[in-house]
Amino acid sequence: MEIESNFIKTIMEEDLKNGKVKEIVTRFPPEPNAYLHIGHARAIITNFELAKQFGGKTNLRFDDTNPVKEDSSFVDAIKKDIEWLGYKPAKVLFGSDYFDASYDLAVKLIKKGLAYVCDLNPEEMREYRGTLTTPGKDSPYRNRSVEESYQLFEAMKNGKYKDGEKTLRAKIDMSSPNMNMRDPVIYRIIHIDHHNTGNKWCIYPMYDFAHPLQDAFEGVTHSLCSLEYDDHRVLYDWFVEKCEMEHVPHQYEFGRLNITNTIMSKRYLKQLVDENMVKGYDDPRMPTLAGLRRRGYTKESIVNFILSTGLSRVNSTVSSEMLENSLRDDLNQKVKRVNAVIDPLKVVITNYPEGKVEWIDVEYNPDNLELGSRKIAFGRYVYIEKEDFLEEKPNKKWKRLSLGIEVRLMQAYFIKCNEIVFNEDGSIKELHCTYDEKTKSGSGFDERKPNGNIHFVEATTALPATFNLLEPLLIDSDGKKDLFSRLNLNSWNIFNGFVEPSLEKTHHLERFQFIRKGYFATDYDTKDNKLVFNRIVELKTSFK
RNA sequence: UGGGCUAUGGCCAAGCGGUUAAGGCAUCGGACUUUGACUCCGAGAUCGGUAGUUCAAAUCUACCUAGCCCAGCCA
Repeated sequence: MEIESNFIKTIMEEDLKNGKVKEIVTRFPPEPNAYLHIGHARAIITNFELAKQFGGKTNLRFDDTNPVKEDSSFVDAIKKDIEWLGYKPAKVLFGSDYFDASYDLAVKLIKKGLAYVCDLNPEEMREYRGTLTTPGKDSPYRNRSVEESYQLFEAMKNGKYKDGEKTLRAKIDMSSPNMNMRDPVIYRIIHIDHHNTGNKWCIYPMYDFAHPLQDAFEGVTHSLCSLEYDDHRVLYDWFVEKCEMEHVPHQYEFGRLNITNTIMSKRYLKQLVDENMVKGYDDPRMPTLAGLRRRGYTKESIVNFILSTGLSRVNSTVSSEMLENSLRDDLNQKVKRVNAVIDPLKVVITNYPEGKVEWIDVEYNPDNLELGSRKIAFGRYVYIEKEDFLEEKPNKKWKRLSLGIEVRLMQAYFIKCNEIVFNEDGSIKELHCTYDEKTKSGSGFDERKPNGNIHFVEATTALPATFNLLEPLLIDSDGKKDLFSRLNLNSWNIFNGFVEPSLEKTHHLERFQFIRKGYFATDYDTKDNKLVFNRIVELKTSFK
């Protein structure tokens, strides 16, 4: 799958064609302060795929200019997620790699009279900044001499001041209608150890200053970011120009990706983890890449999903069905289709000999013969799904088992239900059925049509298994209620049932289609004698 | 109320002055079917509104409307 036409691809094509750039260089710049989620996947995939399609390259650059928020524990998780998606960065870099260079450029701006040290405290600075509709006022320190600002900045660097005591600001225009241009802070004092540079620095550059310079140092041609940076672009260009960067990168903004019923905010994700509403960042219900991976989503399904949603300058909310579709689409041909009974109901085939079990050879996937075949068992005792039986056939559309009704156990025989055995509490204990030897699958029997086909597992050879049926963490609402009141308290449903014996030696993250039940993946919790499967998505159904 | 951005079927999204306005998801019909799956057919928009420019506009212009973003020493 390739990226189809979008405005950034068009820009790149033109830039290449008219010689504006010789090669496409992009970068993915996560801040190492959180796990990546499916929303980030759009940025990752867009950056890497676009560069790849034009024979260019993409760097991974950790944007670590704020040591109070960042830490290296996220670095490895982020690397792993990107690698999982199948991308290899041309280089792995850190914003902190450029602290020296960035400091020199700050000095350069001071020397050019384009930056000054400001003594305003945060409250004062806010007052001086003005509002959206009223212009700001010049800082009283704005006209400090170049030499004084330089000395002060040196002193800032050398730890002479406490956090917040002074800042270095760009001298631009306090009356600009664009708030970003009202003398933005470009360096602030933070006395905290940095995960990479330790205590070497106590001043750190701001994003708006650091980012364009990093892009320029790396030769990034197309610096892609989200829409909210649109009105930072003029500042981005200002820094590149005033710092006289040799290479001139350009910023382009695209819309963020949201998915229906999905929490996509760092804050809520963190809160879910911190308050134990989920089992960690890799909880299979989480929209993090780690969560989706554990749930069983394939990287192909993620990449195809992102590519199929396209890209534009609109913040979009895509239906979660689209993600699910891309998983089904990916796994349909790829994966073994096997039998699992999630919510078992015991059936006794009264006319089948006690103690006899026959084995039937069945293809793993009729649409992909390369997957081979295995033997499935049939015998006197089998399990079917509870939901595949109703005492009385409710209507003509009911294509499952009922009293007096005959269905086919897929790949085996027709069975007819003759008797329901009840428990004392009135619930169904088991079904007594008879099978018809003539109806064996593959025999060509066509004298009668069964009332549908249901799946089953032979009871004496079945393997017990646990099934996690996961639902969205968020319940639909009219959008008025806050996220936590929309939390789905029944998002993790556990069922204990059985799978066919061929699954005995499954491994973590092996995917299957459990016939008629959906796509499942073997969970990390699976041990030698304990099988656990997560349902990735259900099968589509037109059953109404 | 200042500035920026956006507006194509239910949800995404192509389209860049002349096409019967791509495609995907969803939906609704129908065919096929040992998964109510898959697959296959078929159905649906005149492009936020108005007024212009033009032989011709979703594509250009103006105005209007609606939504999103910006007043961190966050990114």
